[in-house]
Amino acid sequence: MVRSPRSHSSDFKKGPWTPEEDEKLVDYIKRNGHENWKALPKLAGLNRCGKSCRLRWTNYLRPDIKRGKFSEEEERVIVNLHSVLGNKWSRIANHLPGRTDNEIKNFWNTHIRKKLLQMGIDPNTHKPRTDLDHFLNLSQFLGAAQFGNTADPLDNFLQLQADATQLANIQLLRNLLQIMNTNTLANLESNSLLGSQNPNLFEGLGDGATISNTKESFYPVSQDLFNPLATPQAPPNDFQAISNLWASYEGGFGPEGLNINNNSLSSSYGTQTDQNPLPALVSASTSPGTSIVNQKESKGDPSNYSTGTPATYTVFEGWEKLIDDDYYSSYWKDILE
DNA sequence: AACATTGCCAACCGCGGCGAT
DNA sequence: TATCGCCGCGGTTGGCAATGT
Repeated sequence: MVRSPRSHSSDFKKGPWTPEEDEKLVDYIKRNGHENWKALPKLAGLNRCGKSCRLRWTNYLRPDIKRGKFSEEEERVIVNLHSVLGNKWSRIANHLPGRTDNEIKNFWNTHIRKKLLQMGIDPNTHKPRTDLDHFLNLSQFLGAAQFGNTADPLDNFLQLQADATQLANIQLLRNLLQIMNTNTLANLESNSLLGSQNPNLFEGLGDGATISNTKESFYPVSQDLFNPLATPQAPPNDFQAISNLWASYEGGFGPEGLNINNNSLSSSYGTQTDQNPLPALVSASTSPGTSIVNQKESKGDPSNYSTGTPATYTVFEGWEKLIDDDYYSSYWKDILE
């Protein structure tokens, strides 16, 4: 449909609203309502287009708007709803009385999105990020290592070692993320959170909503998500909640959790999976332990996840240890030496 | 103190849905 | 059925404030 531009051709005032304009708009709507936004500004004595008036009213002047910081509960609801609905801000706003879609959208883009990214969760898919490549400009990385940029050979050596360590850790992260991605989905499906056993899972929406990408969601979904008054099943702090969710998924890695021993960590990074483009930096022979087997082969067979080594810990503990400088620096030092 | 950078959010823009004609 | 025009939505931008250098 071809439509002539409206806002461009007009000489309506744009930009921030003045208190006087606000007052005129509020007064008019209080007295007459807002049945016709196009006609409203003229009747209200405003030199604004109807669209501008509508936005000002719905996003700022409406009496039922709740101002101020988002509560942790609201934040949690937003995260969960977004994992199901995506960027449907108006739909999300419907479940947060007093909040506008614009406000929620801004809050998402300025706060939640960043937090999720910092946690290694893709804010679009709500799954652990696997695009770690963007953290790492490999050509830059390897180029610097190959040619060196300092005069001191020892500096070059140390730099190379540091680079190799970082690459190794990224490699490990990638493997962990791949495992978590597949097993998280498998767990969701096996628990009928997404399966056909509960086809009315999203009844709470009540508006015939199309639920898209539910199988891409990283969080468990329940009807409570759509009832802001429901007793939260997760702690009020969303990060704590997400942490707990991660922990809750440990069961998905097998009845006893996914066990990874220290040696398997090095082995997994030394023996390449077919999806991993990074070169093996250290020979697998340096890691006598059993690797984290390819999940495609071992899915559904928990025995494949473990080598039975006494010193075992879950993938999440492994993650924590990876992040812990003291731990991984000494660990990788051993390997690289 | 001055300037630069970053964060935040209100407002705008353009598109699609949908009812009216 | 085709077209028009209003409305709502999601993405983007501009400007102010806060923070850093």
